[in-house]
Amino acid sequence: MPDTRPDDDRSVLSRTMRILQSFRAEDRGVGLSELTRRTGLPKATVHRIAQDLVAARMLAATERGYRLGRGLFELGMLAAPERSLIEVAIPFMQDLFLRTHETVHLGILEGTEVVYISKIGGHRQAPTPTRLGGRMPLYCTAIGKALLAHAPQQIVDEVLSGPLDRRTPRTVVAPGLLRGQLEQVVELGVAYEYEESMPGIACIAAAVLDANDRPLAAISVAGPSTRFRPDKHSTSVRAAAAGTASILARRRLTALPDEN
Amino acid sequence: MPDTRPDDDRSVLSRTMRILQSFRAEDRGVGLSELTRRTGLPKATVHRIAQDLVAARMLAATERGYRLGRGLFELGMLAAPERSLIEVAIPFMQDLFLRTHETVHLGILEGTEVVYISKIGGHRQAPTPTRLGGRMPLYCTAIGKALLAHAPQQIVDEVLSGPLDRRTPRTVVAPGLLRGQLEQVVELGVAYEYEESMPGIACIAAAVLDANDRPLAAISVAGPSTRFRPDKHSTSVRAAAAGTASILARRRLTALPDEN
DNA sequence: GCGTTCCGGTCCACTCAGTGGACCACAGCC
DNA sequence: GGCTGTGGTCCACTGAGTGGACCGGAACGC
Repeated sequence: MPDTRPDDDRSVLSRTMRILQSFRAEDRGVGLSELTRRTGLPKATVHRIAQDLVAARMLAATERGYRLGRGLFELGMLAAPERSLIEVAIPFMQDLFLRTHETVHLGILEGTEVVYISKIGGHRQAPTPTRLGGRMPLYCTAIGKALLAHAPQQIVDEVLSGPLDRRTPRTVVAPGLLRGQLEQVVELGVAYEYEESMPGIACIAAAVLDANDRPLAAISVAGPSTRFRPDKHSTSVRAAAAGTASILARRRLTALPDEN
Repeated sequence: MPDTRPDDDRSVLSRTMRILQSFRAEDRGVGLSELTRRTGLPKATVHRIAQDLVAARMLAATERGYRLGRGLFELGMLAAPERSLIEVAIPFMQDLFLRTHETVHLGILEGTEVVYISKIGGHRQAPTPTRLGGRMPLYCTAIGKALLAHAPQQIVDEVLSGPLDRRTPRTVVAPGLLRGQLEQVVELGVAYEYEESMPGIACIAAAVLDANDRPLAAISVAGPSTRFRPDKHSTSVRAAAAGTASILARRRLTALPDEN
C-alpha cells in the first residue's frame, strides 16, 4: 500500500537516504555512475551529496568508488535499545555456544522480517545465509517464527496473507499449517526450522519477551541438519531467552512503541 | 585547530549530522528543546529535520523524546570492511573467551582513538568502560597501544605530542616512556595495560596486521587486575590476532586508504 | 590514428526547498 | 493570576540546492 504522502522526493534528506540505502551488502565500492543509476537522481546531485556524506564520514571514497563509512557504523552502534539488548544477550549466547558449538543468532522483529543484530560462532560454522544487519523473512526461519508467534495479530495476518515464497522444498507455504506451528511455538516456548530457509540448515529459537509478552528479540542456534538435532537444545535455548528477558526486565526496559 | 573550511554550517546535511551526532550513548530519549540546545540550531529547523529523520527511520520518536532509530543501526551494520572483519574475528575471539572467560574486545584505529566494534564476555564480566561503537584513547589502552605501535609515524607523533591525560594513577603520560613501550609492543607482538585507563582493569592486546603490516584492528582480553594475569595469555592473544589476519589476507582484504 | 562510450568530476544561472522568527496550546509551578 | 518550561505550527523571504551542459581522460573497436 502506497504512502499517503509520496515521501517528498525533492528534499535533500530523502535524496540522501536514497543514496545511502542504495548500497547493498555485497558491494565493496560503488561508482558515481552506478549510484546515479540506482537512485535515479541526476549525476551532479549524487556527486554533491556524496561529497558531503564523505565529509560527514557517512561514506568513504575509495579507488573502486564509494562505500558506507565508519561514521555510519559508529552512529548505528549508538542506537540505544539494540545496544543494551546485545550487551545483555551476549553472555547467554555464549552459554549456548559453549553447549552446542554451533552458530548462535540474535534477531529482532522489523516489519515482516527478522533483522539479525548479533551472531557468534566457531570456526566450523554451518553456512547460514544470515548477515549482521541482514534481513530474512519471518515465516521460514526459527527466529522469525519465534517472533511472529508472539507478535501482534495484525502482523501475523499480514505475513500469513502475504506471499509465502517457497525458498526450499521444505518451506512451509500453507498459511493454515503455519498458523498451527505458531500456536505450538507459544505452547512449547520454542520454534523450529528444518531446512525451510536454506537446505542443510536446522535451527531452534526462543523469543525474549518483555513484561507484556511482547517480543523484544529472539535467540537461536543453527547447525547443519546432518549433525544438528534442534530438539536436544530446547531447554538451553529457552533458558537463554528467559535469562536475557529477566535481566532486561530488571533494567526496566520495556518495548518502546513501534517506530513508524 | 580549526578546519580550513568552516564545515558549511548552512547545508541541510551538516545540520542533520549535527543533530544525529548530538546524541550520546547514555541518553534514552532527547526532547526537542534539548536537541535545540545541543545543536545550537533554531527550534523549527530541528523539528523539521527530526520529522524527516523519523520518516527515514534514522530517528524514532518516543514519549521521552527522540532516540536514534533502527534504520541507522541497519545501515551501520552494512558498513563493509568492519562487518567482514567482525565475522572473521568472532571465532578467534570465541577461542580466547573459552581459554580465559574474560571480556574479549575487537577494536579499530580511528584518528587518535580506538573504536570498539565487537565485545564478547560472560556473565561475570569485569566492569570495562568500553561500549560497542564507543571510543577510547590510544595511549592508555592495550588495544590502543597495539594499534599505535603499528600505526604510521605521523599518528604516533600526533598522539605523543598531544595531551596525555592522566586517567588513573597508573596512566603512562611520559611520551618517552610510551614510545619505549610501543617499541616493545612491536618486538613482543602484544601490548599490555595495567590499570592505565580504569582502576581495577588489566588487559593484553595484539594487532591484526594486513600484508603491508598496517594495523587493521586489534584483539584484546581484559579482566579484573585482582585475578587476571595478562602475560599468561600472550600466546593465545597473538594467535587469535594472527589467525584473523591470515584469514583476512586469504580473502585479499587489504587496508583501504584512510578515509579523510 | 579516430570515433565512440563509458567514467568521475565541475560549472553556474535559475528557482523552489529550506529557513527561522513569531506564534500557539498546554502543563507545571509558585 | 503570571511565569517558564515544553512540543509543535505558520508562512513570507531567500540563498542553498539543483541539474543540464560541459570537461578531460581511459578503455575499447576498427
